[in-house]
Amino acid sequence: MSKTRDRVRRLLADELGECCEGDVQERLETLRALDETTATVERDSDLLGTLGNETRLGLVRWLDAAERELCVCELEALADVSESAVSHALSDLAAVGLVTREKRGKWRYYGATDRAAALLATLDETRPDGEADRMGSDREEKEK
Amino acid sequence: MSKTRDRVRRLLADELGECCEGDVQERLETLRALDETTATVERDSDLLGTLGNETRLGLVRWLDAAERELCVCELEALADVSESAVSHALSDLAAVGLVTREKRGKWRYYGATDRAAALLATLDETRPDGEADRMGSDREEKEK
DNA sequence: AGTACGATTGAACATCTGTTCATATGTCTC
DNA sequence: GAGACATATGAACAGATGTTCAATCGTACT
Repeated sequence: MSKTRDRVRRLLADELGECCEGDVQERLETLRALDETTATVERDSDLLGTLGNETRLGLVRWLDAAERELCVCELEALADVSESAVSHALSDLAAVGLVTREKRGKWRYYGATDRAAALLATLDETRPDGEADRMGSDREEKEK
Repeated sequence: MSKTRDRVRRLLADELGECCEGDVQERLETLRALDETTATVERDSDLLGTLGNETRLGLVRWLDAAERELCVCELEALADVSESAVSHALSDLAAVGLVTREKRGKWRYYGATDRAAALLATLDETRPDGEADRMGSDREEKEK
């Protein structure tokens, strides 16, 4: 990842400002550790972006909750968009590995992958209490 | 959620096609169980969509790996966009609860929230082996 | 007060996305 | 083969998104 190395160089070339006078060694460690991580960011953001849409997330939620494979005609009845849109959405989800697809006769059945299920579970497990109450309240931290 | 109830009605009004002749009772259960879930889809897709962007996911990765709060000037050096873009990105992330922000003197320090860390961990834990190898190979399942 | 600096905000604009409509593909039945 | 059905695909277009530039705000220092 030469891109990351460039960043490292840039970062170390900068004088250490007052905001972040922490030792260079620690910083170098952090940077090195992230070298591989950087490679995954593009792919992961693709996956998250695909899931980050009401139609597609809704479909995955249904598939995950159903605990069995559903065909497009079933999903279409649940979504608020056209059959074509559902098909497009499922294709996108399959492309990033969030759903499986299997053809059986005339129909094609879709199911949530383990990865999709794990992400949904994490969302549920970490959901802040009373999330609904905090809409738009952007309480700014006070200076200390 | 009257929206969901509408969907239920539509779904049950449909004759059960050959594709999905499974019993109505089970289906009703599933639907009822999803009643609350539906309410979270909009918010969750917002969060995922925010994280589903290279710039923003990259920032969260750095914050998570740093294991301490970083100020904008540090993050700017790591991102490939302008300081303004970093600021916009961090605002978006804070708005959906993926980063914390704290003002200290002239600087403002950002850190990854537990929720953000959990999502990153899930991504890492469920990463398919040799993910990089499977790019674009859309091996279609064969009929059975 | 004035200046410098870190960070945020708003406007503008090019690009990306998501949906629909129309058309195509594949499968089953007659 | 013809027709019906289930799903997929492509084009097109409105609306959303991400970045930059310019201006602004808040804090520290002299």
